[in-house]
Parts: sequence; structure tokens; C-alpha cells
Amino acid sequence: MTEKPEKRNFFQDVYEVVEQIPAGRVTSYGAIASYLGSKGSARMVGWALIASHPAIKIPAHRVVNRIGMLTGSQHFDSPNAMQERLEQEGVKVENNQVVDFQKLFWDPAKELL
DNA sequence: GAATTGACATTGA
DNA sequence: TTCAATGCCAATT
Repeated sequence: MTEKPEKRNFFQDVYEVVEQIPAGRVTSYGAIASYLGSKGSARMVGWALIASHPAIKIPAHRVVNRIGMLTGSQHFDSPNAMQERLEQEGVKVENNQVVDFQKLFWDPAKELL
């Protein structure tokens, strides 16, 4: 019979993790991917957020790339929506880039555990 | 059904 | 050190 790889829950897993990101914190795609076990599949995390965009409500604005740049903001309703949202959470954003990103970094593999 | 793209990360030179 | 190329898995065309 056809196989059923549990990895199909990859998207669901991403939603679970992102949804548990505390306000005022940010994380990176690689951190989530690493937590899921697929370190090299950081891109899939981004895909998951796109798929969840109109359907599932998750703080995708708290997820940025490893340099803290809001690369995904272009996929939001407005490119500034994500930046404004982060500032409301207390995260300083400069030029579509998170300030003290390393300080606000939230690692699911350690914080969530 | 095959080829390309994509909200990134890592390694090599 | 910085720049460039490659790899990941899934979805889209």
C-alpha cells in the first residue's frame, strides 16, 4: 500500500511552533526547520507560512531569516504591515531589519523544548 | 508527469 | 573576510 510519511505534518508542525512564539520575540526559519528535524529545509518553513497566510492565523511576522531581515513582509497585505506589527510587539525594526535580532532570538529547540 | 520557483541556510573558494 | 553556488522539500505552472 502507499506509504504515509509522518513528514506530511511538517506544515502543521511549523504552525504549532510559530504559534507558540512569545510576543516581542523573533525566530528564524532555520531554527524552526532544525527543531522539526529538517535543518536544510528552511525554505519549507517559508512555504508553510505562505500556505497558512489566508487560512491559518499565526504570528508569521515573528519569523524572519537568519539575519533578522523581514524578507517575508513582501508577501503580506502590506510590506509595512509586518514591520509595524513587530514594533507593536516591542521589537525594534530598522529598514525592514530587526534590531538586536540575536537578543530577541527565540529558539524553539531551547525555549520551547 | 516534468521542470521551475520559493518568506533560507550552509559550505566552498 | 566577502561572494557565489548548491541543497532542501513542496507547491505551482
